[in-house]
Amino acid sequence: MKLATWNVNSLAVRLPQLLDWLAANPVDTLVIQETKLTDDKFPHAPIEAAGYEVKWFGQKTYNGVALLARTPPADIVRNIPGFVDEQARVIAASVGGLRVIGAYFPNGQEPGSDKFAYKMRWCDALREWVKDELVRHPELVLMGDFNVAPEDRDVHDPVAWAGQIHCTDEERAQFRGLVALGLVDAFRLFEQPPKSWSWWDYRNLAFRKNQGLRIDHVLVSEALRGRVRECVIDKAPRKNERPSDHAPVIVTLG
DNA sequence: ATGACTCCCAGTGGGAGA
Repeated sequence: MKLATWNVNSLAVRLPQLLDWLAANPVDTLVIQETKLTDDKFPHAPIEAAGYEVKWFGQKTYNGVALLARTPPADIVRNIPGFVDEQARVIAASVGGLRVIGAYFPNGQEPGSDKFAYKMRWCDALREWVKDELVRHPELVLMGDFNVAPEDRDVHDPVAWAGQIHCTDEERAQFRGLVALGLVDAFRLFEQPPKSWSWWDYRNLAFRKNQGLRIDHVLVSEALRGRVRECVIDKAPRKNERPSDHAPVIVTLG
């Protein structure tokens, strides 16, 4: 069984690439972020025609998430229960015996800003909710665009990025707080190529120079640790014409 | 170098992303 996450940076622009990618990578479940579409504009028909059931939760211009699954997703949750939020950032469902949570963490913009404070509140609320979800659903996968580079080895230039957004102590502590609930960074269960990133800036030829960050993650619950066979970042779509700035991350469970 | 690119909504510029 394969699950994946991909920040598509506008589904309106990236839909053809998404369909191509699914044809080449027929994963069982995919969560996407930054659809940037209101719900009435979500292109469910071509996704369904590709063999997926899809649940979506969007808004105008920013954010927006969706969950695609080959088997019917059940018990859908949109955003963090009990956390009042104008922004569409979370979609969760039970698929194939797993609880799957797709999340688009706030960017945070700059340490000390209002947006950074929102990121911290949002992460606190997510953690409290995931803690409860793990009680109800021990076999759980939390994946998405975390907007956090957990360690210096997840940053192409740790000196330049020190203390910058995605790399602050506070954000890394939030990541560790999620892990402390009983989650495992699936990517780090395996030996990986050095300089593995999931995002490259559009500017400055960053992809060609492989200057990026690993900020898209798949966390699996401890109950699933023994089933994880592989976790890879698929750089191929980043080589497309008009690519998303993020690459998909794929996890294989036995 | 407080940049660089891309997307969006707007409307011939500016915010946001990361």
